[in-house]
Amino acid sequence: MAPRGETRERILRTAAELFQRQGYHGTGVNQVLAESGAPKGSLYFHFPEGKEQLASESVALSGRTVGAALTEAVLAAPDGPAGLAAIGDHFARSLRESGFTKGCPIATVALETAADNDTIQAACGTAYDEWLRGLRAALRGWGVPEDRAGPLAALVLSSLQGAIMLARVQRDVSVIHQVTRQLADLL
Amino acid sequence: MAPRGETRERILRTAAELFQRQGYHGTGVNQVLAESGAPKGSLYFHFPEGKEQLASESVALSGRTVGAALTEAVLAAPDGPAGLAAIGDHFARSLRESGFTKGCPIATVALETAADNDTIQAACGTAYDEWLRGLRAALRGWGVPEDRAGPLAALVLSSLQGAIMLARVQRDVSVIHQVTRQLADLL
DNA sequence: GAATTAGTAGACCGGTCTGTCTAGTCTGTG
DNA sequence: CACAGACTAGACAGACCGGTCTACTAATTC
Repeated sequence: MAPRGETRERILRTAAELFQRQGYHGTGVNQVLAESGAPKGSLYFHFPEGKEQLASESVALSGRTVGAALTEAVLAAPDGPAGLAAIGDHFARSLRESGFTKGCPIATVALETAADNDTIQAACGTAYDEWLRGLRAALRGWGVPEDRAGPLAALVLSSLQGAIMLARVQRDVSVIHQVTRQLADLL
Repeated sequence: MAPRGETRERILRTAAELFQRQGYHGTGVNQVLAESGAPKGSLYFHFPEGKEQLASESVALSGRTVGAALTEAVLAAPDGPAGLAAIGDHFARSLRESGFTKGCPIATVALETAADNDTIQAACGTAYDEWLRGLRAALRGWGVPEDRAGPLAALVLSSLQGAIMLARVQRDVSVIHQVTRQLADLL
């Protein structure tokens, strides 16, 4: 038997990746189980509320993971333009390396469930709020005035999200760099 | 019996709306049939390739519909900032009036099918390309230099797409206006 | 070492999925 | 009127869906 708590994590990580690639309705719990190697009983033991809980926690996990990676990239950057470029590079690399199957880990699920599932939607909202807070802090650190940091963070997050989606559809990351370069000019 | 050709259109329009709200995998053909009042035989007569064809044509239809609405809004605007505001208003109104269930009619399907369905993905790519062309033309009309119009159109489309998604998740359209206002400042 | 708890294992269930098939009905044409 | 093609109509099929259930095994506690 696998060590305590390991199965839960394996299920969750597998689910997060599948939801990122295929979305909520495109991913079946049976597929999550097959790829993680866990039996069905374990899933409903660790996630008694089923697929909905699995998706909510996957979104939260992805949000934290990406948030941490972005924070790291931002802290390592000497100035704003470099920081924006680093963020863009992060997503561009993820897209390229996955054959354009791994874009934003939250967007697909967020759009699919926005109309009919408050629980998952709330998890998506929380994740985006955290990213926004991180971005605001980074912008202030780069010398953006207090009252401009909020709207600018929203613009940066919006355009990045849109660019990641367009890049995925066009199978070409150049739109991401195009966008981050223009955002850098704004700083 | 319904007049010739009417059933096909009714199915298509119903499908387009359901795909917009619920995405590809979240929408069943049975639901499309129930809401359009058509029998199953008619669907597979008019769309012999089934759900995939239905989605491709729905995306194309939505692309043309929204594209036309945007062109109209743009042509009616006296200058760039007003045009951007009009575009933002269009999506913001659609979101508000539908209780935040109708965002971009293409984005959800595009993200869901990007990884595993080339046909639908190509239809999404075509629709976005048309929007981009329209935006480029509008920007040039507003006095943006030739070499800046391309990247700027990409930035406008990206940030709009992202803003529509964020607005849907947060159930608040203000991010859309925040974004269009900052884009207007760029012109 | 017995009892208890935590977790694994997968057969099974009702329902829903997309898609097929046959039968029937309408409409335009000679 | 007869006929042909266009279209409607929905029963049906097989696969798969999320979720439940019982049986089991490993680890912990007394």
